[in-house]
Amino acid sequence: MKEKQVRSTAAKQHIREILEQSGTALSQPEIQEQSEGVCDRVTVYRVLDRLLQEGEVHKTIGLDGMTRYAICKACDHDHGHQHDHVHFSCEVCGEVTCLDKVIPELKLPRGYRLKEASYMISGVCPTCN
Amino acid sequence: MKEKQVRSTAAKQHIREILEQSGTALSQPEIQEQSEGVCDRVTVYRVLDRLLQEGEVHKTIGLDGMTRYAICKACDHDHGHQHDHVHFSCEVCGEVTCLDKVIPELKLPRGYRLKEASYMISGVCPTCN
DNA sequence: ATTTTTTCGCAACTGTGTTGCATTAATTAT
DNA sequence: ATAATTAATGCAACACAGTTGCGAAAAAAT
Repeated sequence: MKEKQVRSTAAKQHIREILEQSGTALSQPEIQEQSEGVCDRVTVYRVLDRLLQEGEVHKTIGLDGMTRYAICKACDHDHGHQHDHVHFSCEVCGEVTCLDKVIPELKLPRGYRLKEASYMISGVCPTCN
Repeated sequence: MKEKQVRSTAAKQHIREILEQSGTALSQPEIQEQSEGVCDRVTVYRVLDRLLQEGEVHKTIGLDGMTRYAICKACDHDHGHQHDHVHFSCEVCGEVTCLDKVIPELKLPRGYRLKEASYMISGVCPTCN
């Protein structure tokens, strides 16, 4: 059982940089647009998959059904990830932001066993407000 | 300005019945599967759109990015809809259920103006537990 | 420098959701 | 009841996100 080594490639570095600079969660098309032909569409998807596996990034599904990826900031890499934070989708600018600090409280009815939660809030962000 | 009248068709009745009997949120493919060729794929989408417009149904995006529709139960049709309830997606059976009663509390950071919320929880439902 | 292993690009494909348009079915008016 | 009107349907075609196979290219290991 040999572990797959983590390889650093041009595309990967570039995509991580885009995500870091943006600060918001980005979809493949959004990344593609910002990286003007650095690599193929498929490569973007594969790099994002790898970054996800390596725990550098987390994934969220927007209200538009679009998959977006964002750099993990508030994640504890040693003790499992904290991906149950809130994502905010701005109606005006369309940006999806991670609200790391916000942790919603909720009580599930008896019988339901929670495993993962995804909170998607839409509204107007501070910049557009 | 004449209003578009609400028309009752075979496809519409059939699809509403499927949703009522299921009790869970269903996607177009799931509805299609249960209705064995009652109508075209496109018609299902259009009927669901109409039911949504008429406020009989609400829409939710799953963690799989799939759009699902469910009959509105806890909605107050006179004073606007309450669609901000929690949806629970079971890892085992794949069913998406509306938890009408569960209302999560959360405090947004200053500057953010909430308009709509979508809470998607995944885990194991009572039946599969 | 050579081998090994991973990543990349391309083409092709799957599946969800949408649109235009001619036809059909449900209301409404006669 | 019948004709006129208006909305719903089916079909074909399309748009676009996401995936897969495979040979070529690029990293890392030897």
